[in-house]
Amino acid sequence: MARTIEFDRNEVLENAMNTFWNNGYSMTSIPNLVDSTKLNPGSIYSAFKSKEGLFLETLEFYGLNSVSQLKQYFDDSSSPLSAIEAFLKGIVDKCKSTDKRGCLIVNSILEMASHNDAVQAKANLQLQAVEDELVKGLQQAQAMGELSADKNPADLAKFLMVNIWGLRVMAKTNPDAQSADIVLKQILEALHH
Amino acid sequence: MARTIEFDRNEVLENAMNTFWNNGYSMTSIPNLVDSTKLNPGSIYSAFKSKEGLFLETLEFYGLNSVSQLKQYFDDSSSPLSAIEAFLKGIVDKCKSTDKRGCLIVNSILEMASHNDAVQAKANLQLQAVEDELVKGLQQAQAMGELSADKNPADLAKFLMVNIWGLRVMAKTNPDAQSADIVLKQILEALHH
DNA sequence: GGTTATATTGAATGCTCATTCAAGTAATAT
DNA sequence: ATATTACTTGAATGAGCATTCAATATAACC
Repeated sequence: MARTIEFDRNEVLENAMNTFWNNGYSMTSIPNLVDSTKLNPGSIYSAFKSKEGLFLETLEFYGLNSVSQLKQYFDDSSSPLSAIEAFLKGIVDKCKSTDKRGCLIVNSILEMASHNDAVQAKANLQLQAVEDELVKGLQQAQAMGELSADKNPADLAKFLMVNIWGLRVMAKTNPDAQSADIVLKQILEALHH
Repeated sequence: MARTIEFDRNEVLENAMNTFWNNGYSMTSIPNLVDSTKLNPGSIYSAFKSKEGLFLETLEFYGLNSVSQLKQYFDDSSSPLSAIEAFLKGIVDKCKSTDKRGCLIVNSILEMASHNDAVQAKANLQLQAVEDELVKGLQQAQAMGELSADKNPADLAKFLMVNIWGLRVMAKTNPDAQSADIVLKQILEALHH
């Protein structure tokens, strides 16, 4: 009855995500996206409605990926607390690498959230999903006696989120190779104390 | 011999700073700056060379202000550690307020640093100046016995910087009124433990 | 008060952008 | 095969941008 869509939506989202992640929203042009997605302007607009529409779907794609990576840490680790530690170590390793892109969600919040309610809402949702996973993990750790009983998992998760955001900023500042490790050590102390 | 400049450079910088701070660099247009500085395009270009030139001077203006505010905390407080605590509390209070602008330097690093070496360099310099002040304060606190002798002031300052950056991100996420306090409590515990 | 050097003005320039749309194309259902 | 429906194409559109510049104004010095 009708012609079928030729492109793979996830592949397009991944390419668009990398472009937005490298350049930020404002500094990504439609011609940039045409290059990276191999879609013509018309196709982008018919599939995603607008540059903002594509961006919002990109943010969701990124957020779902992030949460499933975190869940993977819980599945792959011997205990909830060691999963969280491995997750933090992964972020620190990115800090030390040549990848200076930080976190797409954090970058987007700082760039756009105060001017774009849809971005604000979507980004907050994705951050909350990560925080919720951390709370669950910390609760399990506490139930297992891995985490001190006098800690409040919800409060500690908030503290970890702030430190993760801070590390994402640090990744953008060209830190010494050791700076991120020095900070990680202190975050872990707060976790274990 | 020649006509004199009519505008006050600091006043212009403060107005430009607020505009950039509210909107970000990319989303601030020359017409916006013409509005806020009351300078015509030609005057902006003759005084600051370009939009980027004005922005860089604005960043420096902001950074100098930040450092002198921090120094003021040291002057006004009864001890170095209580000065640092008051400084952190000031950031947390901004988190809870309606001012969702965060920190101009952090915002600018996330928006531009990977594409603009001059901004990267200037921003890193300003952050380093704050970190240096924190190190000095923590060293004094340690000398006075206010800070545990087994702490490393340089390491602790890095940790505080990461937490400050994280709080700046938090300010942009529409946090609960209490979230920032919950985090502050844990930062202070790390400081005192 | 005339001269000179510099500041100010704001319209003009040329560019790039997000978005649209008319024309072309292909897959399915009959 | 053909009709139908929907996807793809990429040039065109119009708006807004950063920057320039020729004209104008003015302060300081002689």
